[in-house]
Amino acid sequence: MKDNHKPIRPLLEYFDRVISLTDDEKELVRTKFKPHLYLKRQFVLQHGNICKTFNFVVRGCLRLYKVSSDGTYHVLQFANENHWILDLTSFHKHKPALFNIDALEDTQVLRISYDDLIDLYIKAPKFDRIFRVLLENHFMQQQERLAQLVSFTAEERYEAFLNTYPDLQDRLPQVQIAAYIGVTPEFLSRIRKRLAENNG
Amino acid sequence: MKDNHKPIRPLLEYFDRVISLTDDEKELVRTKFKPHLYLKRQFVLQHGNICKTFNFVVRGCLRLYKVSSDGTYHVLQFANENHWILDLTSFHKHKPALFNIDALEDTQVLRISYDDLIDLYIKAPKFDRIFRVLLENHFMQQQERLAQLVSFTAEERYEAFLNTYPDLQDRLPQVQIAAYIGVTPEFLSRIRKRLAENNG
DNA sequence: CTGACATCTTAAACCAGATCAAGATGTTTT
DNA sequence: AAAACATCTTGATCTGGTTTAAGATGTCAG
Repeated sequence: MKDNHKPIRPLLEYFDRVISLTDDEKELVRTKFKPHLYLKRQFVLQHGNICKTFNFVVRGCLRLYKVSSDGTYHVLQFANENHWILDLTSFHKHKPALFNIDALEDTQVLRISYDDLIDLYIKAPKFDRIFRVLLENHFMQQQERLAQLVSFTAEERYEAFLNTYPDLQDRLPQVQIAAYIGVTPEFLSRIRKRLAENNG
Repeated sequence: MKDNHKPIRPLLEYFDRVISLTDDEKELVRTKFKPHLYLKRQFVLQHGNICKTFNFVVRGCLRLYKVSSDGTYHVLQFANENHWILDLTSFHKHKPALFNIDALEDTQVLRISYDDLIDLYIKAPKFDRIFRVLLENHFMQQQERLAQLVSFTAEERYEAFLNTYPDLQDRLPQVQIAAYIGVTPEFLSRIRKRLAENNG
């Protein structure tokens, strides 16, 4: 048997860190969030489909990315342990997603459907506040990334990536990191060489 | 007397479009949100200070921007009529702001302080939901912008600006638009020339 | 009316990062 | 263990956009 027994615990701890939950609220979380295992390279969401779940990563790593008209792709966000990932626009407006989400490693997630989330808000309004705080945090991270994208050089963006995702440096192939900082893998290779020379 | 009598109305209408408010809740909004007029070029927030208010633009236009180490600046967001603007990270974490906000025109805003907003959430939990929805919308817009920044050419980003802010094309000098799409004013001049030639 | 300053355009030289191409090393499949 | 494929590096050439500089036009305070 896989080690997906009690994958709910990290999520309860995550919520508890925002506002402590009652036993009833914990039980509600247990019934509403369903565990699911995605294998490496498997899609969580494919561009053009509706994003049906709000996903919490328990173990592994997912990426949210966009494929441009010229075939190049750009990673907007990684989500490893204890992070959330979804196409929020598609999820809330029930519109076809502009983005893809897939697994870079075998990944255990806890996911909640739109209807269950709305029901959760109704049954326990505390989750309105929890998800408000969650969205605030998500927004802040994204605003920082936006600021970095417009004002940093490629080298600075690589260093920012190392700060934001210290765990992922050794877990991801550099083509993924390049797609995140917005350069070609060839150029990232040069950046790394330059940094190694300056620090060695 | 200036026409800032009853500037509260657009805000009440904005909230009402999310969830309809009771008379008590409307009264609460009236007491918590304070009108304020910023003159053109006046700062709403200066980098290094704490962002103390959550701001709703009734009339006029503000911009949120970052000054880089090399002195160049980059506009992350404009806010004209019926839009929100603040440095969310500074506001929520009480940390020095990374961004500046200032007025591109004389601008009438309605603003609420951090303490008043927290009090509003306590007195009327409906605002937890309203601000959750508001943050969702803000987040979606920003995610779209992020996707455009990484995957569009300068020309495409200019066209996206025209779609996002149809009103602002004629209200803003092109140096502001250039700082938003992430090019020099000189290059924007060429883009416009190229577009005019292809459509004329 | 005039000087000072902002706004926009055009051109020439330049640069960060892309593209194309090739080879080296590692990993998976059969 | 070979074949097939992914990953990373390095070099040569090219390009989208910057920089610097200059001039044209507009606008506003005194």
